[in-house]
Amino acid sequence: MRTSQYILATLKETPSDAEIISHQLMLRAGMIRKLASGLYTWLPSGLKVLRNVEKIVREEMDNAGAIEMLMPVIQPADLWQESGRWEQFGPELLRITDRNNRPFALGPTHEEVITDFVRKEINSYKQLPITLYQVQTKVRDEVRPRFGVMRAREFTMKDAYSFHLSEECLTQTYQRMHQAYCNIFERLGLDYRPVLADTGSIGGSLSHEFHVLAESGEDAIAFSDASDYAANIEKAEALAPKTERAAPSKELNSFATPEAKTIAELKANHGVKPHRGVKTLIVYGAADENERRGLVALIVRGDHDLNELKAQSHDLVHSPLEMAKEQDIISAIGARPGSLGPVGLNMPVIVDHSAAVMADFVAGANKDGEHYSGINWGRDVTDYVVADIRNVVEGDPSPCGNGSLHIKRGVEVGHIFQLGTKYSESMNAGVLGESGKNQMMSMGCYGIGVSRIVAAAIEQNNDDYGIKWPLALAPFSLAIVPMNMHKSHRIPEIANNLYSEFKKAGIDILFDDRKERPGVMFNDMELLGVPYTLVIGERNLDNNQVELKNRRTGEKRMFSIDDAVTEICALINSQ
RNA sequence: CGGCGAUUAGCGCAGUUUGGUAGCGCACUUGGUUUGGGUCCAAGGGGUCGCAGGUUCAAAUCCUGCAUCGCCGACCA
Repeated sequence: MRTSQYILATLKETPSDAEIISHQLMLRAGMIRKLASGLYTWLPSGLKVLRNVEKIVREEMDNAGAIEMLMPVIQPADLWQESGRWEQFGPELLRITDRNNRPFALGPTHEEVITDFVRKEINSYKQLPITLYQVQTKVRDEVRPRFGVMRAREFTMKDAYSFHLSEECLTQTYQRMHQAYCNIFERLGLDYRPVLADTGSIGGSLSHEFHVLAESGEDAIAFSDASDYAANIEKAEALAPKTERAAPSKELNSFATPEAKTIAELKANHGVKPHRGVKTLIVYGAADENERRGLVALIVRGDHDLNELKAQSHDLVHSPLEMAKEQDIISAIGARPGSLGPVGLNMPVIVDHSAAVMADFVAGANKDGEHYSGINWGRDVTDYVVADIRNVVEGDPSPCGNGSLHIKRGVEVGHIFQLGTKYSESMNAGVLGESGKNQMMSMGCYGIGVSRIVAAAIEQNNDDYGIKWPLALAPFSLAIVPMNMHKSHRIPEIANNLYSEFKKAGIDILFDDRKERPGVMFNDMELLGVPYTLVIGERNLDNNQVELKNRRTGEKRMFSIDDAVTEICALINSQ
């Protein structure tokens, strides 16, 4: 490709609404442009990278025995009503009606469509197991699109679905997909981790997420420094402390705290260290037989955070978790949030393990502007249950028993689930088994955020000058940058010759034939992240040489013009 | 959906407080100049100042409503 006949579309200035580095660089490098919130046009360079990701994903899916197909974006509502997700999915499901007023959804995922397809086409156990996949545009009307293509309303996803006669068979395919995903992220050159994940409302028994490690990641993941244990922080178990609770050594004592409504203010105004106090959070309890929801108190140590997923999975707590409204708290307790504590609470109390081993601790007195010190479980609070309801923190012991936990941020680029029979049962998808009886199929589903990978890869591969693409992802492998071509007779000839020879050799090459100053060209090629740049200038031509620059290492190497094509092709193809 | 902020040329922004009919840098076009890391000079094209209504002799500027975009939060198979 010649830049003069291309849309390079690089920007000197950073568009003001781009927050994270990958979004900024995708705009500046001319990869994407915003059409509306969460909707992006892919320019030629961006599309080439997207296609490179797709190619690797397809190859590894095919290797793992999956078969590619393609389903519609527009899906009839009745399928979603059948699975129960027409109501359940909420406003994220973008709904439309056709000219006959028939309701449809723009597909955020394809469990319904694939299950419908398979129940019609697959009739016998002999046709199982089977894994089908597609690479396709998904639509989710996100509450808050952000970070460019990282969380967009329309995005490219590879989604795969497997069908089985037994759970054992499902587990085998699940392992195979797990391995295929590892292969994909290895080949993409990404620093990634498979982590245990919550199955969420999609249900099922086992689930892993694949995270690309990056500071800008929206998820926190916890992993052991002494084993391969890794889990989304939502899922990571906080082990009960091994230490026994100390015996009470102080009396219960109230003190005035008119200005202290938060843990931080207690520390600043009264010298209470956060780990010597507890936080009391009031949420709604599980509905009783009359559909009434009472209040429940959740208690965690002052320096810990509540884990909402753990809390809402507790029998006493309403799911989904909802923090109590201030008015409800005041009418039940007689105090505002900020002065709450476990002593004398007239509601069920769930105490986190770490808070339950505290002695002589501080908490609100359930009276505005007053706290207690010297609180002790058993003596001052008798009726409570203990559970794991907090997020793990750096340094906690690993739930696997080996080592301690570290916490890093990650971008979720893949998610695999064992669905079991959730969809096959609601949509009646069975096959005839060996015995001649109808049998429900077990399902697995496996997603990769293809467009999100492009952004995640940039988060991991950039510097002050722009993107540093790994060769497998780069929009071009090699750029030819001639110095002042229009002033020379031999440079255009040599550059054009090299360009056509590299093209003939199958190298994806960008020839910068613009009448621009060298600095402009260097900057654009570095911004775009082309892994190798071949510089052709009078200076080196006098020695019959050209110079190759490596974008990632900065290394420069000279080649004689006669050997350049052969040697550089060998260099590129060896990677 | 709640809180905050923004909306002026393709991009980045000034002008709004104090109303007088729009400007800067980049990009773009033309000519010259320069040439191994975002040259310099000159000339030029491009904006119903987000939309609607109001106040006024006069509105980018003041008032009201709406829309869009972003940030934080809540939410997120």
